[in-house]
Amino acid sequence: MKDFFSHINKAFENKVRLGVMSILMVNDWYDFNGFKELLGLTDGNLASHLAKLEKIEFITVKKEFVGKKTKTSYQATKEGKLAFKNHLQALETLIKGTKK
Amino acid sequence: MKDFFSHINKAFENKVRLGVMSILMVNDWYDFNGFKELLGLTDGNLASHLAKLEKIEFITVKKEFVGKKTKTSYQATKEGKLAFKNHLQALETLIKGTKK
DNA sequence: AATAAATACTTTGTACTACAAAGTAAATAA
DNA sequence: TTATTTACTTTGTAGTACAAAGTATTTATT
Repeated sequence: MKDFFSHINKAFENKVRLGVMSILMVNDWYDFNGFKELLGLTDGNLASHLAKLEKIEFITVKKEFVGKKTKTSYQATKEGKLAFKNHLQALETLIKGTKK
Repeated sequence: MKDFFSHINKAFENKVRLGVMSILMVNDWYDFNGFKELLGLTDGNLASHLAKLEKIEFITVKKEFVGKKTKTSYQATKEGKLAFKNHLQALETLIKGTKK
């Protein structure tokens, strides 16, 4: 693939990951159940997408007890935020700069 | 999937189709070889994505001779343009409207 | 003590997708 | 006649998305 796509990030081609990252751009921490409800996903599907974002270090995880219940929360990393911004920028460029 | 994603269009989750549609938003007609060069794709890959966009009626095809050579050109349909605009609008909303 | 419910997963299986590479057909050029 | 171009189609492989079911741990209910 070419220059044309150099900042279009494969990680953000999927709508679940796009949703997760969007949420984490404006919320410092967001928990598993929060994503699940807001995005309307099954546990497995959500978990697999979160795992992918974690693996490439675009998000980090925190586990804690709130009262007596477990809670797993996620935060975008610096690199994740940067990659997401670049992706959005690339989309804008793509849409605006292709007049022959 | 939820409301949250209602205008995120599966057709535009792929970067090739995103590129093709972006180009067709600002160029009335664009030909096969033009896409191939600009996007840096193999024939088969390009053809398959164009076929997908044609199947869902987001683009239309025109075949002609220019001099002695064949030329196949593509144009976005009204529905294609609308869907693409809605997709972009949805992305914007997604990115801006998720503060808890 | 036994059963049920919640949380945050993992595992499994299926259907679909992206892509390169090779093959095809029809026309033109050397 | 052989090579080249155009615009594909076919084939095969590796990867992806997703639901559903299963798991471990803890807490709540009977």
